[in-house]
Amino acid sequence: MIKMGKLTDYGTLIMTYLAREPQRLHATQEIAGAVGIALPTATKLLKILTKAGLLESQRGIKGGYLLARSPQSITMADVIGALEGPFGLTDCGTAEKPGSCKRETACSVKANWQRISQAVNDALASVTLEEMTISTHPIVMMRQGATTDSNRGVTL
Amino acid sequence: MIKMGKLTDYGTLIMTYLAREPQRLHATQEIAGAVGIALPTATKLLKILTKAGLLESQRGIKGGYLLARSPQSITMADVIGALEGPFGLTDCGTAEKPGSCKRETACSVKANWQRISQAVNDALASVTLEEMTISTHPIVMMRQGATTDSNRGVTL
DNA sequence: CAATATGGTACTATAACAGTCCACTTTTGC
DNA sequence: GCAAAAGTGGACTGTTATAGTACCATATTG
Repeated sequence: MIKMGKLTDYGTLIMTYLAREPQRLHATQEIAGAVGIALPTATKLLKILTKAGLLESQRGIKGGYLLARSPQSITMADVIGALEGPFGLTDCGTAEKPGSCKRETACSVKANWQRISQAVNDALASVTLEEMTISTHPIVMMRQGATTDSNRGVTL
Repeated sequence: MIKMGKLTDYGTLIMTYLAREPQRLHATQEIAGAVGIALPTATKLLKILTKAGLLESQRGIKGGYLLARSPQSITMADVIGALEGPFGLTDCGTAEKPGSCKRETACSVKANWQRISQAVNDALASVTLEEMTISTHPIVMMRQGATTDSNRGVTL
């Protein structure tokens, strides 16, 4: 339902890879090879992540990248936010559109949208990079049979 | 960060509008006017929602649309799923790409992605259409193994 | 100063999306 | 029956965003 760009996925792989050796400097070429993406693409992503403050870089020969903070303190919300920009489930949540929101009906919906967005954000913020490196980590997201009969099996 | 199309937002407005009078038949023209979108666009959305089984339609003059189920039993996951298609946070979650997932590194990440996606889905599935019509309803998000009533979760 | 690495910017082809339109079918009412 | 009104299905198009790439500038090491 909600779509996310490939670059964001790649970025996640990069961040996870770096999280396994947080102290060492990793060159772009090494990262690209390890993650399995083209070098220009890795270059682009590393620039973005650095600019967002998630990575620190060292220039010159022997340069490279490493995490700016500890893997425990970086969440998926940070990574996704850096790569996808500010969360806007729709224009309604971010900016005021005069035409579409002319009723109080729409406004009550808008308020609820913001709550939902917050919920999604919280879900993403609750997973750290460190947890992403562990395959069997203790974050238990149970399939609660939540709320309705109509839980059509979403392949998230 | 995560983006959602305008049509999904419009669709939400439509569903919410219909949820206010679940028994009455609503013509496309009426809906388009009430929500504030163009008639062809409303037509398109209503077709999609009907095909997804969320709405029922009556043809002929005096025809229109109404909710196929009660507002309590329709969740935002249903609506968004109908309009945006199956959730794929990335290709990794839906299909196997031979090139990108050649390491077990990537695979552990993949498993975590699915958990995150599940969390997002649960967040969306926990909000019903009925709640969307109410402006000051305390939506309580459940996370971390909570079942339907034991919500020690994030209160939105 | 030369080699190597990051930094910044701009560009292009592709794909997805929003929005619209047309021909067809179904129902109501005269 | 026939005409009007309303949903059904499909296709089409302009616009926008994305992915991916290339180029040049800057910094660091030896």
